[in-house]
Formats: sequence, C-alpha cells, structure tokens
Amino acid sequence: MPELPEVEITRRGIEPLLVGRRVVAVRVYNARLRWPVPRALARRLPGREIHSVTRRAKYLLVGTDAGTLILHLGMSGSLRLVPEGLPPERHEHLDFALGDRRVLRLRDPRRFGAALWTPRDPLIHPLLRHLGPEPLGPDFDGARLHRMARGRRAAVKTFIMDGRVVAGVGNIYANEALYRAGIHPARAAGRIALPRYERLAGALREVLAEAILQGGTTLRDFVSSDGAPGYFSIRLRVYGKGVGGACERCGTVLASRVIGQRSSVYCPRCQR
DNA sequence: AGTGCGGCCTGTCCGC
DNA sequence: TGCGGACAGGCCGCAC
Repeated sequence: MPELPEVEITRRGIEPLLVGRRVVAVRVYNARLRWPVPRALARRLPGREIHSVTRRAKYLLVGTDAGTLILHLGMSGSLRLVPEGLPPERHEHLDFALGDRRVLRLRDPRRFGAALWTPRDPLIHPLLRHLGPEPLGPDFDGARLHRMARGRRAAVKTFIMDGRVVAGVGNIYANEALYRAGIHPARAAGRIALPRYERLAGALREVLAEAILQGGTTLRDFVSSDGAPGYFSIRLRVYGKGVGGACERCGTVLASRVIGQRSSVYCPRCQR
C-alpha cells in the first residue's frame, strides 16, 4: 500500500513526465473512486501547462496556472505509463494522455484513491487544510509532538497517525518508528516526556527517509509499462513479523494487537 | 475538543 | 478442492 515514501517516489517518477508539459485529454473509465471524479477535472486540466508536481502528506498535487489536480493513491493505487491506444484493464480508471503517444494511467483496485480538481490554492482545500507538518520538513520535531500531545489520552500510535498532528504517517511506518524509538504503541500520547518525543520524531524521519532512499534505487523502472512501481522493501523490523516474530534487539516474541482499529506490532520488552 | 467508530472496496488468506 | 467469510488498509465524517 502506498505509504508516504511510495507516494514520494511516485512524485519523483511523474515529475519529469509532467512539468513543462500539458495533459491533452483526461479519460475517465470509472468515476467512482473515494469521491466521484469531478467533471471539472476533464474539463479544466487538459491544455494547461503543468508547472509543478508536489506532495503534501500522501496527496500528489499537479499544479497548473488554472488549478491543481489532487491525486491520492488510497491503498491500492498506482500510476503507470502506457502507450496511447492500449485499452484499459480491469481496475484502470483514469487516463492522463500526454500527447506524445504516452498515457499516465491510474490503476486502483480498491478505489480508495481520489482524483480531484481545485481551481484554488490546494493547500486550503478541505482535505489538506488541517494537515500538520510534513514529517520530513523543517516544522516537525519532538517539541511540537510533545506540545500537541499535552493532555491527550489516545494511544501514541493513534496520535502520530492523525494527519493534523503530522502529515502522512501510515500504519506501517508508525509501527516501525515506535519500535525504533522504544515507545509502546498503546501508551497515552500525553504521558510521554519530551526526550522520548524527540527520539520518536527522529525515528520517524529516519525510517521514512530510509524508505525513500531505498525506493530511489528502483526509480529507474518506475512507472514503466510493465506494472506496479517498485514498492520497495525497506527491511521492516516489526511490521509484518507479527505472528511468532522475534525482536531483533532482545529476542522477545513480538506482540500483535489492534490499537485504534489498526493492527499494531511491537516488542513488549523494548517498547515501554 | 478529543475520541472512537462506521463505511467505502476488493484481493488475499484462512477455515471448513 | 472449492467456497464463504473475515480481514486489511487510509482516512473522512459523524456521533458522543
């Protein structure tokens, strides 16, 4: 599932395809994504010169001087570059024809993704307006986490997955960062001291940056015609090891339970 | 205000 | 072996 690093790698993959160019046509095969694909998208985007491809949380923002395409890959979305004329397969919902016999095509089996159009500053769009700082940006640090956590009784894992606290942290990387920081995922967010939040902020940055770096090595093949982008295999230390897996640090069998409706994996000994 | 939960959707996996 | 059902997952939007 595309987490922030995959979305960032996707951004880097499509940026050189789009910036300075125009989409000549948008074709909607199935408008039923998380929200209906608005007609305005096919009406407004074509013909506009694209000046930027940026990312905010897990949203991709394709900017023109008339408005912005907002893309979200949900949990099963991916973009591929295919030749013009290739009929869409099952689960391929949307085409952005690039006018050079190439088409950027959105595939999303579960349709949790979105493709929207806004004529205004995308950062004030309702979906983006309340997002917290980018975890890899300058405004994110342990002090801020600590401050925002004051009085909060929700589990710290739920807390850091709240986009208003920090943008774009999904389940996998929340698990990994908490493991690296030695913090129990179910601990109340408001009962963690500043130095531990500093560790957590560092761990989050570190694990995300590592994953992006790793994804970068597969960037060459990204959005190639033969399928999914290289969703990379950063070595996850806890997530996916749940049942019977052992902590690499102490050997204790990892615990697995649902916290905030999300499966969580942690070392009951190293994480407090 | 903060918290928790329902719902959207389908591929995969598990148990029978 | 085949089938049905549970589950996973991001994240909005509602209810309390």
